[in-house]
Amino acid sequence: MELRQLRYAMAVAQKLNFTQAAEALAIAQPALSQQIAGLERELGVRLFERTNRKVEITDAGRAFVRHAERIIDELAATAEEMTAYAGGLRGRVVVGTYQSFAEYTLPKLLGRFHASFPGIEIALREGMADDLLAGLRAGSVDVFIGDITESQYAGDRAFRAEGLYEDELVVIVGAGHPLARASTLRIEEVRDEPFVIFRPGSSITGRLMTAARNAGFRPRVVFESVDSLTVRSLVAEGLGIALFPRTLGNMPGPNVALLSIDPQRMMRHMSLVTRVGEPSPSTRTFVDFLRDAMEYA
Amino acid sequence: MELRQLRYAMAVAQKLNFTQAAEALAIAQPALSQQIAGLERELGVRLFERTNRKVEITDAGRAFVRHAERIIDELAATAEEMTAYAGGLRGRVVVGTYQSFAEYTLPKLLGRFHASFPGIEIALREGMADDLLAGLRAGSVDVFIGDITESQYAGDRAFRAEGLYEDELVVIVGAGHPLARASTLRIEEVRDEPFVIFRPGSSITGRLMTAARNAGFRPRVVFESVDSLTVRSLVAEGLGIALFPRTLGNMPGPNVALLSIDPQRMMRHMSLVTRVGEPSPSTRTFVDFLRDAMEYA
DNA sequence: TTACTTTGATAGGCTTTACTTATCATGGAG
DNA sequence: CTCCATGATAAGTAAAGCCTATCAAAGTAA
Repeated sequence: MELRQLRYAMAVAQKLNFTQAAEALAIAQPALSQQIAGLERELGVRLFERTNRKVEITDAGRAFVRHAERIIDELAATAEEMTAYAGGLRGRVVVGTYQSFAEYTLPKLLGRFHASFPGIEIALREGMADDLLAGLRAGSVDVFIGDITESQYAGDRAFRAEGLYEDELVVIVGAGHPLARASTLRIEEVRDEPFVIFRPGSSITGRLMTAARNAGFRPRVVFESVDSLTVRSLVAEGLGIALFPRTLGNMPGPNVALLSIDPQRMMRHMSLVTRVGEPSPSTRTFVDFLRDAMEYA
Repeated sequence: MELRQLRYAMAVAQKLNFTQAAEALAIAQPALSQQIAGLERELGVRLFERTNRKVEITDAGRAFVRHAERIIDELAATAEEMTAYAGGLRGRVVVGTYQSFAEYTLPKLLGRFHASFPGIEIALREGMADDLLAGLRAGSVDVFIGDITESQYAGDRAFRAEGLYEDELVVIVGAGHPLARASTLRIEEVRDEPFVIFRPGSSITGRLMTAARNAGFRPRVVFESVDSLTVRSLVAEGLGIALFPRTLGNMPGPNVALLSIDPQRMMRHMSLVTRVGEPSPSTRTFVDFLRDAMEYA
């Protein structure tokens, strides 16, 4: 049984005339006769009762065509769904990003994305740059949104990064802290401060460590967490200071003071990172959408 | 898209290994790679993500295989149903017979037949021999059960008849009729009787007319009907006499006397008549069943 | 590191098959 | 009785699917 034979049988059942059916199928009549004959031979059943004057469909033929129609319909549905996948209108994209970004910035974007592309499922994986980039390389993550410049994968030829926006990293201190009144500070001023850090592996902690090393000290760590709200709360309680994204510091939450770093503000380059090579259509759709959304923001 | 490709994709999805899948499909690995590649090219979507070390199925691939399984299942169901038709386990048989046979004799048989072959639908067409035999020739009737010997089609090479059983035709008279006490009569004795007949075209009326002509008279007809119960009732009321099947006369009903015809009992040869040539499998099943049932009766 | 192994892709040749045109057989219509 | 419509059959051709041989890449073992 071949799909061809299903289609041919359907045509004959509709026209009840081999010549006309063949014409509709854009083949010669003998080809049609051969195929139907072969089909009947294979099934062991006559599907059409044909005299020289007229063609009648048998009960078996009716049943066969009923099945054939279902199959051809299902096939069309398959093709349509595949086209949706091919066009990037359907699929699944695993987005890896920082918990903070996932919590504060992404939701609005994803809402708009889902409205535009309801067929694409977004899976969020929250974590630290290194883990997510490893996942990206392995294929378990499709898009990484974050800062790659300080990561061990910086400059890796396997990735393609495009800048999304710049986020300043500031030092946050509790409201009662001596530095709370200032708006800037030099990095050396915090060499003896206790630090609350994001768990090692995070890009912010990486930046902090690099900057401290360049300034000739090792930060004294008193607390660490993966959760940005936890870090901020600890700082607000005066238990330490932290390097923190300004955008996140401006969000409503426990009261902290934000201080830019002098003489050069420390920036974080938020990028959209993908694997080089052919991305899945849905990944392309997502990336295109995000690029667009950021342009207008 | 070809069924082959659906099956191949299913195999690859199951094994997630082209070499093993090819082995399971009993083809060489390159053939499989070619088919999957062709399928993906046609659909414009990657169904499997393959590195030299492992094969992974994509979301599109998963969706495709889901469809493919449905299609292949439907195809198997089709084949199975066609096999049922081919084996005569499924189908529709149009049985043409006399109203009397349809009412009194067939129901028990059909009940047993349906129990044995629930997939075969029986359509009953009740009528007179000539009409039903015309239908049989035209194809609108598959089996005729009745007496062909007196019909205009007797000896027709287009039909094949096999005897089922012999049914005696007797004269029935009302209980108060002068002849009611006898058990036999010669045909000449009823030359002046008023007759209740089955509507012209019925085989019994044909027999009556032939017998009367041979005896040198024309029956005087006072009533005619297609319905055997009506005929019997009219006779019971004394409105006339009739030629009637003995089996039917023995059934419970209005009281009539049954008289065999002398010197030679008049028999009706109930036959099972089919068109010559290849009958449909379900027709064969029905005919075989009926032959069997009659043998043991 | 180097050689080996596994696995999917590619190339070239062969075989199957589905298509084409030409022709026949049959039965109803004018 | 001839003609026409229609499906079946025959023979040749072109496409495509499969096979064997071979390559390329990447992980594994020595």
